[in-house]
Amino acid sequence: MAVDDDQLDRAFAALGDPVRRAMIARLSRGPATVNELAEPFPITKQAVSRHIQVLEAAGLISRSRDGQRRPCHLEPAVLEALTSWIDDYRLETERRFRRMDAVLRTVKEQEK
Amino acid sequence: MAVDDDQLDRAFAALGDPVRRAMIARLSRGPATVNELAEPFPITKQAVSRHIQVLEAAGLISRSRDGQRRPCHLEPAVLEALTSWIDDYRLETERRFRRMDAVLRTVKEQEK
DNA sequence: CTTATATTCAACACATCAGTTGATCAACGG
DNA sequence: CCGTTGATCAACTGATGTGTTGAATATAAG
Repeated sequence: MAVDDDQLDRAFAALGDPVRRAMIARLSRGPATVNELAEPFPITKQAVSRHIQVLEAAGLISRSRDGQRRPCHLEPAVLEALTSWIDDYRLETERRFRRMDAVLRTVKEQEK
Repeated sequence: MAVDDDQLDRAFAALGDPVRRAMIARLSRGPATVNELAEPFPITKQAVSRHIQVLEAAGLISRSRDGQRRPCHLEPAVLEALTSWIDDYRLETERRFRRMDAVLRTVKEQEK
């Protein structure tokens, strides 16, 4: 899964909105149409439609065709790319913290 | 690590910018001041200062005091909250896919 | 054919964001 | 004390984002 910088931009930014995160949560339980996704929110269908376009442009979802419906499906691949981006730096930081702690303990030992 | 919806908003949105992601990458290797963080970017120190404020408001970094410097430190806790949010839905989706595959295989068996 | 339903497009308002320049503040060093 | 450095604040600009309403498109159903 090659994910370039622009795609990370779009995917992280897409998740920076509570409506879109709620849509992701809903879609993790199965596909849903625009109307179904719109139901929980006090905004127009048009606004929901654009949120969906944002998620699709970010590669977080895909869409199929079922008559006049356009069901949305969650695509886990980009989500996986996000966690692996985050974990690269989180784990590096935690390793560094552990090294620092080790050094501090060594210094304390020597002070005794 | 209790992370509310607003904090997820701020943290995901903060990572939706390549400058801020590069800062996170830099900080994973150790603390840095505003000037050090600004060095790789063709933007003013003021702009960098505001990116840092965004990261701090998101809880992704913290700052200390060293004379006139204000070193930034990466805080892995919120990063960890982001990966666990993502993985909740990513893993649920992948489990669902596997269940669907199993059903499809069963149907094919019965067709024989 | 006609009407209803699902979705999208277009144009607009309003808010937020990322950048700039210029001024300000606080700590350091001679 | 005074100039320098690190960092921030304030005000402004242009771009982007999120929402609206109204019109358009396409499929479904009577």
